[in-house]
Amino acid sequence: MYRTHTCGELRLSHIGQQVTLAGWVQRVRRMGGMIFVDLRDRFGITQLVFNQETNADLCAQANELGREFVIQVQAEVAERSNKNKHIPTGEIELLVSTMRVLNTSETPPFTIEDNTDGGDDLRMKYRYLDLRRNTVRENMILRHKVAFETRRYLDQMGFLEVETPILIASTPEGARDFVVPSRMNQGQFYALPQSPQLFKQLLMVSGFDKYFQIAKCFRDEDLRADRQPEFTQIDCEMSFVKQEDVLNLFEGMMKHLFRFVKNIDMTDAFPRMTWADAMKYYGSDKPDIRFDMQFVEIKELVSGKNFVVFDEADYVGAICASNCATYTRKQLDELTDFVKRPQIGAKGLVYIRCEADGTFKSSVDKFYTNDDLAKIATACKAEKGDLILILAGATEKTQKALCELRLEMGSRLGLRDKNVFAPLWVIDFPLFQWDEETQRFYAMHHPFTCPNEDDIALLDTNPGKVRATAYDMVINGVELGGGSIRIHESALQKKMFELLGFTPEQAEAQFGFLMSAFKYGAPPHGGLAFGLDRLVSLFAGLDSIRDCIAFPKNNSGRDVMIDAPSVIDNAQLDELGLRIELKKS
RNA sequence: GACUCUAUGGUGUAGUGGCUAACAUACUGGACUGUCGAUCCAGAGAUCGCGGGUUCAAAUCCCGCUAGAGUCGCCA
Repeated sequence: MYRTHTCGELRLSHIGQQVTLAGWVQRVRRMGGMIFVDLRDRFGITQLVFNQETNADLCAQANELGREFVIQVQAEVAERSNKNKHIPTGEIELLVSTMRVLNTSETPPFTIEDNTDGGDDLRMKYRYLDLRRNTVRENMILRHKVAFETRRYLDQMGFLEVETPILIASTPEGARDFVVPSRMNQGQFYALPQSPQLFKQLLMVSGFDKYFQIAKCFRDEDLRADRQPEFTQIDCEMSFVKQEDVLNLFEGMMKHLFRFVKNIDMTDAFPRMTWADAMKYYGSDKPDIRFDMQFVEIKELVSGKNFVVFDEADYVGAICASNCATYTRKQLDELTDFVKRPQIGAKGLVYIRCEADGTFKSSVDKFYTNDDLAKIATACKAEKGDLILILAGATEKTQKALCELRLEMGSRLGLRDKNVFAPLWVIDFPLFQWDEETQRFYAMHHPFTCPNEDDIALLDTNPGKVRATAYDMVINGVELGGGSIRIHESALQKKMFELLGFTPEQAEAQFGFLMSAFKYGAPPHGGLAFGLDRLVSLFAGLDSIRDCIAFPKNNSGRDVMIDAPSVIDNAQLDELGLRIELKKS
């Protein structure tokens, strides 16, 4: 045994005991005749004391210690004369009798402290050192708690955790697959799963009734702060359920997690919003409802006044920012620049200031009378002192831009508090979305999503209007999870494939095993999946999911610590029957 | 595929055409017996990401490249 206690557990009650501790040297404070050493492990920090008068040799030995040395000490627990109220072990210290250096350390490239001096790049390269820091470790502990409480809740609810394979076959729909060459089947490739979707449906056919898995998923697409090439889903599926059953059970799971991980009681039912309303009022299928500022469509009100921009626009939408009438020209210009950035793509921004004296000042005074502006203000429920911001253009694009503007205003006004959590379900997603480029429908969720039974007739007449039994859970504008009730009848599934432009042969080749399985008594079933990384980063108040992943990849999908991906040698390529031909860039 | 931003001692920053490139921290040596972000003194440490150009003069301006961060496209 290297130790009898951890560095976080000794208290006044241990005084007089002989203990052995092991850990890392956090800091050495040399006082001349005395040396204080902070000894650190995952559990905390304990102060060691060396005194020249008591043991000069040992004190000389302690004088040689450097940052991050790994040492073991035998010592007596003593009460401190000067107590440190800032740390849990601050009332005691260890009078060291023997010390052994288990390992020395080079000076770390950045300081292992809460406020490290290291930049992001360097911390990623030395991630194993970064993980020694409290802040990073706490994120990992939080992640552990979320995973643990997820298992506890789902186990209580009768779910079985089942592992599904990582080496599977490529499918054409959805994201780009990561592929793995097969040595034993030359010229053929496995794909890594984008999710365990098909397997969890097969488990329902197998009668498992309630399945879950905390599963690694892989998508070969460009990355973002909230997107990694490999990520973790809490993947769930249930038999003999309708949408309502799924929503209730997983709303329960989220409340359980808030209760036991964040110590927050969410008693109210999560609001539900149709996809159509989410788009209409927030311009997004993942609205941040921590604050209001809903869209108001004012096309009718502003047309026919010779303002050509509004007259020619398909859509004119407004939001009302409370108490912002005092915005200066500079601030309004900033907002205009914000919406005109190529990523947002609005042509311009129209504002109406609702002045304190009841008059209006706008950038389109030339075209609108005070009465006209008053009508707009009424429609927007604007009061004296408010600022109305208006965007116009093609419907979808403008809604999207207005959504960004709304979020920007929410941030500026401090309405997006990380400690406030506003969950909701977005329901009634469309089953299909039309793709102009390829001139065909794509499944908005995936091809196994069951249409809303009220809309089945529309499948033949107007597929674009068919609603799906699909749902997303959204918290604070983050899509945390989503799912659907699945098709469990071969006939309907066949029809879906037809509508998606699959020939029967293609459908058979890609999903034949699922179609076959459905011939042997598939139960009605449905489920969903949550993004564990996003959930943890939301709980931790992080801006990037990287900070809650032990060993994440960078923007371009590289692991800068182990330097992956990397080239492989020719012998390996030969074995696989592969030859490299680099694309000329 | 596109856009924006960034790159200066080990580390984090300052330096917007003209000095010996500044500061903090970490590091090394010294002083110090109650520190706990110890303090004090001294020291070492940078061809300013790479390549080219403009200029009497470039860390600074221009072009290209590389790397990183964020975003759009993409992500059923």
